[in-house]
Amino acid sequence: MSLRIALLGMLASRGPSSGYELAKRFEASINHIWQAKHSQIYPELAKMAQSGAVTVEDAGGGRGRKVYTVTEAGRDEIVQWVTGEDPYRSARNETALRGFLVPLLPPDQAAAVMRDEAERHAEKLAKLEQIKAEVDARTGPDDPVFGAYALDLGIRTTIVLQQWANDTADDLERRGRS
Amino acid sequence: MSLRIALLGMLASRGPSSGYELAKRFEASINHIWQAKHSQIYPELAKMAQSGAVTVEDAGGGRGRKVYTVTEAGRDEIVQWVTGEDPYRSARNETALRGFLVPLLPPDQAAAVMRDEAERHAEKLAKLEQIKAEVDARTGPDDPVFGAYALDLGIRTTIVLQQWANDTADDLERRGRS
DNA sequence: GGTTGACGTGTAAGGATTTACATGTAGTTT
DNA sequence: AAACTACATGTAAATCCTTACACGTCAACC
Repeated sequence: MSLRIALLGMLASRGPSSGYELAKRFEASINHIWQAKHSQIYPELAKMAQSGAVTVEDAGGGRGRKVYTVTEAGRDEIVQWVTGEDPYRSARNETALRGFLVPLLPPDQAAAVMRDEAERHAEKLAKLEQIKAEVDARTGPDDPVFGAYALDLGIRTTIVLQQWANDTADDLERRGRS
Repeated sequence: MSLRIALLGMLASRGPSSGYELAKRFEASINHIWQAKHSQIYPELAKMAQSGAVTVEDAGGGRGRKVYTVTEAGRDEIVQWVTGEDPYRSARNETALRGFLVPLLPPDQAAAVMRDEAERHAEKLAKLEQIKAEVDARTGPDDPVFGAYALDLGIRTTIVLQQWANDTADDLERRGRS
């Protein structure tokens, strides 16, 4: 259900879009939160049009572009989902899994992997902060910036992952020496 | 592939276990990183036994308990996966998705959702710190504690999530007032 | 005039994941 | 003695997700 909600949220926040645009946006905007390929997005949009959560409109010259708009029913679905007290919170993080397993390697090798991991997080952090800078630059401090909270969370978690990776590497090195 | 690796990692770090124990352990130990139900774990274990990554042994009195042990080949798989620089890092986070969508609600309602979220994380944090206290109590400072790294990461990320939820609620309330 | 790359939509097959169904033992509480 | 909870394993169906296949337009560059 999450993909459906994520798509509705995109449409609600950034206005009518094509499936192609939504796919791009997933890549650029909430890639650290959720991923979806166009092969999953197109059928989902069709299903949502069927159920009345969105409306479709044929647009764009010769290239059969379709523009989707969220309906009131669709907005309701978002609210239902966000406020719904589903105790289950799915979370899957391959980076963290790697970090979890890394102590199984010989200490020096493990530490190296963690340093590498930390570096990767540093790069990601730089990228996220650049996006934040760009967003901040073109909006006022009181503008309601959709996605800003999620971006903030992305930055915070990336910082934690980076620090943790380095601290773990430190610990592994300490243990490796003794 | 990630589930397979996660299971191998569990077996490698905590020794031979039954599918049931692994399922419990997923719940208790890396729930913030990865989830798996027993219905996915049992077939995966069977598949791994087939391919030689683990060995099976029937154990436990009347209750058909099966104990799985990771083989050298299985350990190799872990090392391959951890050190292999697969550029793709899958990540899915429903909490963050909520954060992404929450600005679509009326500010007061949105803030309430975030407070609720924060409380949930506070509860989880208490649970994790209790586990840590128990682990610390029965191990020396230089004992090789594999789970400690993962637990540490869990605590750190939970703290961040809690703070973020509260800060987001603050911001939403601030905006709501103006 | 041809090639390349971005735009644009879709389906098929296979694997991953969740929910529900199904079964049975062992220990503890009422 | 009956009920309840934890232990313990599995399968079936449905859904989600990824990879690969497939088709066609438009604009820019060479």
